Amino acid sequence: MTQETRYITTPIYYVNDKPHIGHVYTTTLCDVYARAMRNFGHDVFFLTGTDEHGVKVEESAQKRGITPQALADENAAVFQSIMEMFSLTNDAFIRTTDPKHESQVQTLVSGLLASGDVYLGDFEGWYDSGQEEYHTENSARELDYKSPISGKPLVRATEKNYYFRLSAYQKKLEKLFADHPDFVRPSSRRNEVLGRLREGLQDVPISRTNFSWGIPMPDDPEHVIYVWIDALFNYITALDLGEEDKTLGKYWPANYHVVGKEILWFHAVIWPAILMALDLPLPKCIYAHSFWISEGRKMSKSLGNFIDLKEIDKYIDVYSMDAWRFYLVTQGPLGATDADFAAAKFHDVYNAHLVNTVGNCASRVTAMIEKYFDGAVPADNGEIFAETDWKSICSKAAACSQSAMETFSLQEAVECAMSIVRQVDLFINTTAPFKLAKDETKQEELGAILYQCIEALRISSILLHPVIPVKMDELHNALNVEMPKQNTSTALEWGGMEPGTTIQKVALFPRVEFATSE
RNA sequence: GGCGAUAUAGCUCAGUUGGUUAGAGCGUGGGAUUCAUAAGCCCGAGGUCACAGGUUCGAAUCCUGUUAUCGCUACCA
Repeated sequence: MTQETRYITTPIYYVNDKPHIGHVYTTTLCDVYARAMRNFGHDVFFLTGTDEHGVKVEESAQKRGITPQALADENAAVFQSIMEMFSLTNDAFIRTTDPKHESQVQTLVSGLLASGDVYLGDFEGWYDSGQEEYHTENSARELDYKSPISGKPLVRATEKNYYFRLSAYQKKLEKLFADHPDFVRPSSRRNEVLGRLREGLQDVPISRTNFSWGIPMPDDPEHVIYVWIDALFNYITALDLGEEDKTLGKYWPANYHVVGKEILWFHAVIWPAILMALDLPLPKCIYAHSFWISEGRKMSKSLGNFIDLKEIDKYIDVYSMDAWRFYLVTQGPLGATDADFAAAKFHDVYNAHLVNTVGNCASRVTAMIEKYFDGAVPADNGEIFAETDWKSICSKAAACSQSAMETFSLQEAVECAMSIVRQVDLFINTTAPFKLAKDETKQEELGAILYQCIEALRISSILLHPVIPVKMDELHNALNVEMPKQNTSTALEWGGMEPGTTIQKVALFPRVEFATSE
């Protein structure tokens, strides 16, 4: 049986931006998926990287008196360091200034020129000479045909641009959306795209002439390829689809392009059209998550309330890396609405789910085994107590968690795993092993109950591992078991815990004081 | 302005094709326990389902209007 592949991507991050919770969030979602898929035995490629061209980078570099490449190198390094900092397990990190990327983009665009999907045309718009930028008819009207910065009148101007023949793909895109209802998720985002699709598509310019920091158009270096087009290609140039040797091509098409809602249009409409033009398979799903807001307020430069790396560090210091990941994944804006990042909520979630549920359950079970069996895992006698058929419960939870992961329903996947832990708590209350411990004649029953508890806990820990890897490794250490390297399917089967194994009592998530001020 | 969506318990949200006392998690009040990180378990309180009409034997669920909030409206990532 050949191994199934899974390819997941984040957008590539613009080097002109400072990293913040949004970047970390998107990448963490992908990381959880990638880890889970590896656990389920798939051959995974998880891609992230940086978008380094464009007028903004050129300008910022100029201001600092350095070359755009130097600026890009510097900031790409910052983004790259995030991957290590947050234990993000990306398989590659692509940069749009990689010569390999640049040459492939030119090859691919040449192909589009040859097929007629890209052509040289006239661009006409309202030009703001002060800002050196164009406004569309609509936006110019809203601005009353005056520059928003200088107040000077906008002038009608034309310039030559290369266009992508997007309009030719209207029908094909409509069919794509009709045939694959899950192409864009969540569904409310899909509706937005459909709404705009109904308004009709126009060809889009894909080149610029007013700056030079970009990939030159093939045979026409006056024009640079517009950053967006350049950036979208990263998903396939990272797999060498524009090269002769396409070994990595086995990962294409992507299972998920995870993006923020602001860049959905490019991914849901322009990108598939380009791929159609290149005669390449389309990604399975564009998943557009929403935004984080901070303490109930939109994050903005003017408010200065971005959750930046410094702020994130504070949470990790106090609550641990896993607590951070858990909060992002379970409370984040995976759906259509924005989610609030609030200190008090973070604290509550940490207590309710990690301290009181996962941590406490692991603690009470390991404590009893230590106390009643000197830390040696007792044997199961196969008996079913309190009508709790653990073998069936765990296999159902594992199946539920796995299928939720496959469909990128991360919160549901976590809930499935957590349900095991909750049932262990309930089971302990119902069977009261601590009472049996006082009865010499009930030792076998006591042992069986505790075996079932620790074994259920072990299975849940494998399912939770993609989200809280550090703490689950810590638990595995205490349980003297190992996280399977590749495929967890065997490890998820009931009975993996060897009776007689020496284990230790654990306190995974320490209770912490809630600090109101920062 | 145009297109689209949402308004349900203190908070975050579920409520399938209209049908008996509207649900979950968190928070909150009470209780029985003690293995455990004052955690876990049980019980309870709490909603005129935005507002006003309409259709129907019957509407949170369908229709109309009002109000509020939000998203999209394509060349800044």
